[in-house]
Amino acid sequence: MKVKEIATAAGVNPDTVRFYTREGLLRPTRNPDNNYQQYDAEDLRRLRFARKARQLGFSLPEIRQILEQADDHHSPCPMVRDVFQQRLAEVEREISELQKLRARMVSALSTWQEMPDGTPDGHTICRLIEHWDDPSSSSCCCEES
Amino acid sequence: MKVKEIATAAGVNPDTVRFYTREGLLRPTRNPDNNYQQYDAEDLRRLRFARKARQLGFSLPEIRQILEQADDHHSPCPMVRDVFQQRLAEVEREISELQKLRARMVSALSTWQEMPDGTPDGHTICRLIEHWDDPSSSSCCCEES
DNA sequence: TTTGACCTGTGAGTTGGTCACAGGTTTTAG
DNA sequence: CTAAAACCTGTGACCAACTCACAGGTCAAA
Repeated sequence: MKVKEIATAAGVNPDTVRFYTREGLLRPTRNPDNNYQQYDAEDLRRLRFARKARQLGFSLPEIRQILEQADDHHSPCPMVRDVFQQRLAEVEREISELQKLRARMVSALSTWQEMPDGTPDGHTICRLIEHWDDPSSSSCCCEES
Repeated sequence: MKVKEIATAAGVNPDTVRFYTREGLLRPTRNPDNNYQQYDAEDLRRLRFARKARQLGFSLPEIRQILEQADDHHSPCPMVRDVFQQRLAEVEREISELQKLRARMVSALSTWQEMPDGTPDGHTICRLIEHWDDPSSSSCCCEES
């Protein structure tokens, strides 16, 4: 298979295929006649695998590591389970961060309903934002190690 | 104020101050003696404003635009309200995306509890991921314009 | 006077691709 | 058979919002 063929088969941009190849996730051979990359069914499997893993939040280095373990005939599954747990925790953290942000935004919006638009007077840029209370900056501190 | 002073006053990295200055958000004067940047109270206001706006999800170009409007003595508030609404919608979309991802991850985890770790056999890299059902790739289609 | 802390500008690194460019190859149509 | 379209190649820039490193200049205190 040539670049565009494998890309189409996996539903990705040909440039993504080239990129993954540069990154060592795919290992095509070369056609000596024209120097084109030649991908096989195994590469397609790796590419599809990589895409699924990306959707699950794995990073490219992690995916490369998984593929390398599989190449060495070691089961990558224990590592996958491990990284996956971390990713899940991370996703949950992101969700709660975003929910906090959302709550702050909603409350800001309701506050703003009562505030008039002001013309900048040299002391104030936009009261809407300047008078917004940031809970994290006031009493957050102490990155002590 | 010199770079480190204003940075400390606003609780940011001095490099962020330099970066914002390069980006045109801050407009310090120069000390002709030593070519140092000189920031004043107005810059500090702008910097604090920019940080608050960043936490609310505004991009640097948006913030620059707001500041420019204020410099021109136009109230940036209508624009702020507008961009803010969009950002809120975006945050809500991100939240629901992440929640969907989380649901998929949790269900994958419970499925995996019953699956053994397999050794790669040339057909399978990691069943955990390969047998993960991706709801978005199966029947998604049709970016018709 | 000599440290050490600060300043300057520039450039690279982060993540995961995407796009542009210039030149070579292959396929398709006329 | 030929010409154009579609593909291939590698290299390098670009996105966001910083952060860090480097080399050389300035300034304060000991």
